Amino acid sequence: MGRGKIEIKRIENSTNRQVTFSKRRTGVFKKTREIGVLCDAQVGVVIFSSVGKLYDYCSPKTTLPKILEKYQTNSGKILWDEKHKSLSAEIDRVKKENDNMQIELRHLKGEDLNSLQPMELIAIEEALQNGQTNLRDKQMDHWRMHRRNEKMLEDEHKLLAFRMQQQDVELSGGMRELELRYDHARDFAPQIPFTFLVQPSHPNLQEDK
Amino acid sequence: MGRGKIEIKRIENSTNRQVTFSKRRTGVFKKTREIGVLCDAQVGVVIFSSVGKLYDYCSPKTTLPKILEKYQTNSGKILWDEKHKSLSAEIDRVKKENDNMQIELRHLKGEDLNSLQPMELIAIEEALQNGQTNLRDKQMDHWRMHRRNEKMLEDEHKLLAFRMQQQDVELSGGMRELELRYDHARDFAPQIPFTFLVQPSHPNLQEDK
DNA sequence: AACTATTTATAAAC
DNA sequence: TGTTTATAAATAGTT
Repeated sequence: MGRGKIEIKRIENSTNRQVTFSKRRTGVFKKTREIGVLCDAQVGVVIFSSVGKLYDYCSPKTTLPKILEKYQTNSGKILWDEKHKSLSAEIDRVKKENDNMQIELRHLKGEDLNSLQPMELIAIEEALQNGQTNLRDKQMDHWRMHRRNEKMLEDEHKLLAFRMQQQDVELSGGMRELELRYDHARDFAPQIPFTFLVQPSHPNLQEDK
Repeated sequence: MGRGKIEIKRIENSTNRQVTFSKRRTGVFKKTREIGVLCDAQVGVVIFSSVGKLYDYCSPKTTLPKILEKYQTNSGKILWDEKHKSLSAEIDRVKKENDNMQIELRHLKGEDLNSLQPMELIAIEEALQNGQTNLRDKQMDHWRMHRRNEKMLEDEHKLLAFRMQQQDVELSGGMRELELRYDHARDFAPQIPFTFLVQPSHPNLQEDK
């Protein structure tokens, strides 16, 4: 279709090839658009020129990714790239790890033990025993710390009580003096500013943070 | 191009549409093949008919996956974005599950307990206790079964011993008789076929299988 | 699926 | 690249 018939083989003249590519590319896209419209089909075309330039066409109302997704499910061919494979492998790996831990957890909780041999049961028993030992140590630590805090609070309480008593004594002494003054010079009663600053002296001994 | 000109819009007559699809599909693939050969281009085409049937074409010397890989890097469009996202999400989900189990396992083994509150320690203690109870039950089952097997083997052993003794007695009785016969009629010693079939009478009582 | 009148695509030339 | 034009190719309607 043209001034002369041509053989379908690579056009050696580079300029000619480029021109033909341009014209035929337009033609191909026109045809694909037409078959899409006329026949209600979904079409996706990807063309790379001989110099590696990309041209693509896709039916309206859809996208190349959608078409290719559909292609994949429909053809069963695996289009996905290496990244997909590695992601899938990763999932499998982690899931397997998951399963193993699941089983171990169940065993430690005393579930699904029926299929195990006595030796395996003993191993689990040892693990439990070990866990309990470690746990008890930790609880002991907690308890000791708790006791220490209690002791410190108690000491502090005693100290505070002692100080209060002392101040009481001083205050009542002062009051007595005041009464005397009052008796002797009723009009010269002085202002005595007295402030108690009661604060925990070790505020970070509380358990929580 | 045909007996009459047609408007490029959806062909309503279903049969007609199907026929046109078939003809034009051939045409499109022919055109793509030609541009590929003439212009040394790489072409990939995917067509879905209105009833969802898949047709595809790809230049020789390559594959659709390769073309699409190239398309992806060249266009910057991520064809598999959705798939990637869902796979990545799946990985995250499973890994999180993994981490949680990892932590639970460590706790049950008495590790990484420092950050825990006393209440949490108590929960773990209970879990361990529970596991141990279940485990001990199971071990008790094993032990009981073992005892029972032992008992049975013992009984069997006794029975066998008893039978052996009995046979011994019979045998020696026979021998004595034989000796007597031999004394009285030395030339008529009879052949006494005697076979001991010693087999476990309960072969499936062994513990392993 | 084959035929064919006609439209359409395009090779060559500019 | 774009236009022109002669001609090959594609195909709509028909059988």
